[in-house]
Amino acid sequence: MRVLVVEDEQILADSIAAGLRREAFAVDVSYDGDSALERAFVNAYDVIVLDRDLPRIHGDEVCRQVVEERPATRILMLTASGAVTDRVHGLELGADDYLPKPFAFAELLARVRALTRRSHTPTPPRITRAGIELDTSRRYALRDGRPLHLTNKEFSVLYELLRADGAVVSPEQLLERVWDEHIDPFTNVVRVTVMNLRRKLGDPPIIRTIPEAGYQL
Amino acid sequence: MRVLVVEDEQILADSIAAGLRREAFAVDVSYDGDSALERAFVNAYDVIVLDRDLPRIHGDEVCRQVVEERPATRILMLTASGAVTDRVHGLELGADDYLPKPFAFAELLARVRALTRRSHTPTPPRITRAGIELDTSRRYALRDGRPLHLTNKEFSVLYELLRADGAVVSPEQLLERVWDEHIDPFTNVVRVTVMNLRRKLGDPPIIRTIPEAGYQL
DNA sequence: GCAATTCTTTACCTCCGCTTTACACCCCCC
DNA sequence: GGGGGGTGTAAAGCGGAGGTAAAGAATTGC
Repeated sequence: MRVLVVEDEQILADSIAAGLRREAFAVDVSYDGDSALERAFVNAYDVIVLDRDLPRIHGDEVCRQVVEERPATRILMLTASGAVTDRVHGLELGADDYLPKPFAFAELLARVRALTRRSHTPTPPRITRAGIELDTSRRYALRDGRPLHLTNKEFSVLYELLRADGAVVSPEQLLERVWDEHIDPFTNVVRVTVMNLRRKLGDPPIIRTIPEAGYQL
Repeated sequence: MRVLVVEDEQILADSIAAGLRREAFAVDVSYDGDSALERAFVNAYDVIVLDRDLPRIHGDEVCRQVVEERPATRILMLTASGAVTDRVHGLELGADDYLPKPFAFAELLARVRALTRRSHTPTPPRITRAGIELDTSRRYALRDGRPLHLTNKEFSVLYELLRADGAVVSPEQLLERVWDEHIDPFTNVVRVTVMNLRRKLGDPPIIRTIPEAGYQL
């Protein structure tokens, strides 16, 4: 799950990002509208957490352009003003949800999760398939009822494979969806992570490799 | 766009329904959880506006069952309590959005619209012909229901033959479509690959050779 | 601030699939 | 009947994609 946090107050931005990363999201951060737009056009984010009051380019404008260019990306607007009319205005611009400041992090998290459920491939918070049960909101995974102790990356990779619903997922796609923009594109973390995941998943093997194509449940 | 409004306060329920109908939604109304569930199971609603505080069956329970049974249906929860923990709880149950009472109708409308926006169903690229079923995204091929495990080249060749829809495909065309540009144009990989493919496909033979022309299903 | 866990890189190895080579076969034509 | 083009088949070598172990870097937790 790829998330972009756009907030000019750096401390707030970084703490939101850190909190989301702890929940296994792959998070990028922008402190202004320019770089936010640039990033949004380059990467296919699932959710953008967007502060409305940005210095140079206003959050509304960022929102408008992202909705235009990236209709699959969901937008959660943050704003200082809690007036109903503003909230309606934001939603009509194409934002998918709205959160007035100040907010509890738990609520931001809940709303980000709710938005991921509405992404172009709607994902319920709990997926059960092929003997695997995975709950993103509680962040646990079971294999045939036995709990698996997975790291964040392992959890996210498993999640993406489950979400693909039997389709083949390429290493590039996994890099794109599980890791953030700082990752070396020629790395082999994916191979290592899949290997560790396989080991923890145990027998019989669930993840199949399609050579030159990717992985599949 | 079909919407179900579930709200035990009849006056409120009816006025919401009227407002949505004015905006060209097709609206049904339930005043209790029982009939709400019944309707939700029979009809494929796009959105359910669901009051949390229902008399007999609680809104949470309705939500849970709808999410389970009708994952495509989006749920907008209405609730009297604005406490953060409650809001988070509702979202974790599978509701897609949350609106605390009291609310302006304009905001409810905006949120219903946000929920209905951009819902599309992807179509898997699958071909079925002559007893062969082939799915490129899941990368499997069946012959009369029996799975074939094919290598990449074999799979691609079979795919090209299926795609040709009975037309003759020349070895040159196969080289061009399945192999990359570095392949020796005088190779006989095609012959070998087709042979292995035939062997794996089993009897009766499906791939016919048209001399001097190419292959055909 | 140190220990533990997680993430990433590096290096190596294995195995499978691709490709080539070599040859047999068959049908057509002279 | 024999030569030749076109095709099918068997087998072997090789090359590279993927698996694995282990060490180093980064992050987290106490």
